[in-house]
Amino acid sequence: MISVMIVDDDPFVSGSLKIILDNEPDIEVKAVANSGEEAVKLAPEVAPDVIVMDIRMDGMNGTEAAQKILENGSKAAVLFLTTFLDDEYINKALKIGAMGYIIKQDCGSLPSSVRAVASGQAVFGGKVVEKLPDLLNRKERFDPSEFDITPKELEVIELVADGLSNKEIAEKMFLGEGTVRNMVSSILTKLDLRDRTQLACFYYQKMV
Amino acid sequence: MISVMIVDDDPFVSGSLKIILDNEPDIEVKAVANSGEEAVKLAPEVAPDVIVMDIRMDGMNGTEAAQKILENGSKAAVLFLTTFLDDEYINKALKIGAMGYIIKQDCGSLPSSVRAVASGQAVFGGKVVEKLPDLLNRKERFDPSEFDITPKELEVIELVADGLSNKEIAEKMFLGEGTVRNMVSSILTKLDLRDRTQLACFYYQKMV
DNA sequence: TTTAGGAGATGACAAATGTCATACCATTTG
DNA sequence: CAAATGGTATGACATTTGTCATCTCCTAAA
Repeated sequence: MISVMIVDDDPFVSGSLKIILDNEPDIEVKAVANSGEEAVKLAPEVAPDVIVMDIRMDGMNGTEAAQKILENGSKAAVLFLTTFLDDEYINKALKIGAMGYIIKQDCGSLPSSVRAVASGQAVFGGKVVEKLPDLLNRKERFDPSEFDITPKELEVIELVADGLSNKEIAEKMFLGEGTVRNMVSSILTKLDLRDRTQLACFYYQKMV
Repeated sequence: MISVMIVDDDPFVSGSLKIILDNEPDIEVKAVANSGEEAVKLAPEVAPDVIVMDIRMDGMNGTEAAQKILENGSKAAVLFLTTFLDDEYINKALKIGAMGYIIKQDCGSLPSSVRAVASGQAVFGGKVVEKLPDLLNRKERFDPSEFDITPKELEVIELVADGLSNKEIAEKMFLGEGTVRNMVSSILTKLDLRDRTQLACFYYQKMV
């Protein structure tokens, strides 16, 4: 039997969820909290296997509440329920170790999601997964040819982003230090940046 | 009724999986393929809801086969089964739009995972999810307290990594420019770095 | 062949940066 | 109360950095 706690600040939603889940023979809703704060309070005594929680709530939001609950030693698998696809929330949810993030709309799959989460698997709404690779692999957003960056300049950029000084870059590329300085200068102009530190930032934010 | 195709080049494994899944009342194993190539051939005629596929196979491996199958217009949800936790595979699986990636060991949860996947949710083994944040944003590998970095210094680090000059940081933090310079200097000493550019690199490589 | 243009280099210069010694002041601590 | 402490600030200094004008080669195009 899987014990569940539901957390949603909309009583209608939490009520509906309770009905849906209680209808399953192997799932039991042990508690319903109407706010993040209440959830934090209830979690230790209820000790549910799974917490189904709305991520957007007034007061303490879902991720904050979940973090608190997990910090307090709960072993519950947290399954976030959300109306929106918000990168920030997804990100945060993953970071604090949530076991699921699904869209309210397809709550028909809620029971099977709860079961999967309870058995240690992580569940994400299909739309959520589509976003993952974007977040994972945010390379190639920058096209060097767009800015007339030559291959040699690209090499310089990489070395700058490795923390090398002009002199070190010069040695590594068999050039004069002054030349490197000129190249850096020209790169900065092309990319509309001010100094090598900004160039390194640009590299990590746009190129890697 | 959920129709499933199993793909594994080890007949023992695919046989076991078939038994496990056929044992479920709402799941039916429609086909078993013993190689990636065979899976690609069978997929169109079988048209399963879910494909349970080993990711490491001789010849055409799991991701390649899945990619081919999906390119051919199959609407199957692909659920990868794997013995290992390989970053590269996880990455690739996500990229080609797999709906699941779970570890063979906990095949007890296979039926509920199949159901969740069939209903449009994505499923990942718990261990897999633990890796996601690492891949997503590899933060927290750095513990500021390890190096006596104060909160204020942390703020400076972030501003440096945003490409601000000392003067700009000073304005933003209501400090004197010289003070900021001293703080940067002390940060550099603590982290054993040479200049602000290296600090920005450090930030993006270890902290973000 | 002549020429235009690119890559590399120089030197000069101002600005920014990093280091250091020192000082001020409000706290905590003895 | 006095001393130690931590945060903030200065000034001086050496280096590094970014910009510019200019120069030399070398090559490819006219």
